[in-house]
Amino acid sequence: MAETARQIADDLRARISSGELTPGDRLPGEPALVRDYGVAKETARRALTLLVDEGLAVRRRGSGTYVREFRPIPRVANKRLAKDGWGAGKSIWDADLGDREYTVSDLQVYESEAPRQVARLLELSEGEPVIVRSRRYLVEGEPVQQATSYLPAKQVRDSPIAQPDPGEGGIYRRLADLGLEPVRFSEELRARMPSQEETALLAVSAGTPVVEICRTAFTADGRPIEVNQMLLNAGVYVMQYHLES
Amino acid sequence: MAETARQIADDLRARISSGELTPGDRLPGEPALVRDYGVAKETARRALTLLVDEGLAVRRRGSGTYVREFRPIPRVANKRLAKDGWGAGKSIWDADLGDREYTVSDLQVYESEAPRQVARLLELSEGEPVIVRSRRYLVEGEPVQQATSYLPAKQVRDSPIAQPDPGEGGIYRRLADLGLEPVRFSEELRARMPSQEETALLAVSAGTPVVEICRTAFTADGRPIEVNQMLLNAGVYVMQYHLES
DNA sequence: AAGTGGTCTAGACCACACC
DNA sequence: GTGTGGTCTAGACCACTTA
Repeated sequence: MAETARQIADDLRARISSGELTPGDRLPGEPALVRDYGVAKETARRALTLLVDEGLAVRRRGSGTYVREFRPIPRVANKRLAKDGWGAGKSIWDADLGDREYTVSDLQVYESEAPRQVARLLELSEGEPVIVRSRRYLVEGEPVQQATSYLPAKQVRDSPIAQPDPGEGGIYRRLADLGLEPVRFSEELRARMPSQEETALLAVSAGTPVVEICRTAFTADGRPIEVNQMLLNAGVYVMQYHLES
Repeated sequence: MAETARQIADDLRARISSGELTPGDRLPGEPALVRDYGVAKETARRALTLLVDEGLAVRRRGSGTYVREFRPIPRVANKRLAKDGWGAGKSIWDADLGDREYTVSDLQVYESEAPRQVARLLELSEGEPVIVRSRRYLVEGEPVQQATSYLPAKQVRDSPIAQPDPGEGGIYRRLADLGLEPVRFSEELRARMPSQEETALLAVSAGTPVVEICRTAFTADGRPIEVNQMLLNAGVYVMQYHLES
């Protein structure tokens, strides 16, 4: 009788990976497990919690617990290179935005002091002013990503970059207008579990990590011109990179 | 009285982010929480579980629950480009392998049939033979990564690539010897929670995701020559990419 | 209204760590 | 041995979903 919750979870996991239960299917509920395995409700609950924590199942209050579905959105880091010679877009997870579209929400643009980390990356002194552009991206009404850009205020303050709408082509086009076109990018990625606030911000379901990306953009002469900190709902994204050596 | 477990977790989380409790510190244990908050043991336990699931805390049986530490190892996707013009190795998470070293463990080399996904990426028919190279990487004795490479058997079967020790320079050097040098790479990343087996395989602690990477290597004429599927302990890695546009 | 998940209690027994 | 986490039970009450 030892490890009953784990045993039940193992059973259910086996039924999922065998294909008996497919994504979207309803799992046996807590009362059903209590009946079938003769355990206490809390034990049945713990079994389901294990699957939820693994990201295999999703709970819907009042309705049931379901096998999770995964239909990822591709995030292509370097679109320009992604043309051909890289398997022409072949993917293991058949990632596809399809007809879904990005919507920008909660856009905020303001001037502020550079946080310590950002100041270091931008080669600024601590507390130097930066233009901050923060926004959330939605797909089909669901928040999937939060992004905050930092640019040195002294260089972009008087440009459209400091305005909510930077105009056609976005801030990179405007940087080019200023002779500060970014041509090299450095990205750092880290995956972790979200905090409480982040869970709400990105509507992340239990058992789903987030991916934190910090991207620094450099001009042709190697000077950092923008730092972009992103937070992605990992249940929704596949990141793609194309590299040349 | 509502939401007691979450309340307690919030308190502890606040004490962590305020710096009162720093990485490595011992959190109040279950008995202490029972006493201080006047709750049942299971409730105190649930509070700590919330923090563990967020990756903020680690449990050590018989000892206590501790604030987690994060000292990441950098995984630089394109070392050759990483020289300069990219902030000279500046990093937000001060990732550093330091004097720690990689060890290879559980190396297995064998011929087998290509799994469906791999066959598609390698442009092989389903079931065509591939050379499989599977290994685990350890750092300071701890497993941090699992990697499995697939190469078309018809092209590499008679080379050192099919041997456990492919010799100086590794399999990429040997591919070059065969006129099949990989010059372009495509990587797909996904973060998720590990399965039971993966948790054991990589010694992942609770509340830590894994990162699944699928890398396809292409020769100069754009033909796929290797697929490498990796699984990283996300609590230990920071991924770095350098891109040119 | 019935069914499902969400939270909590008060007790039990076990396994492991540390002194 | 004492303290810590690990698992489980049997009951309670609540909130939400679905029909």
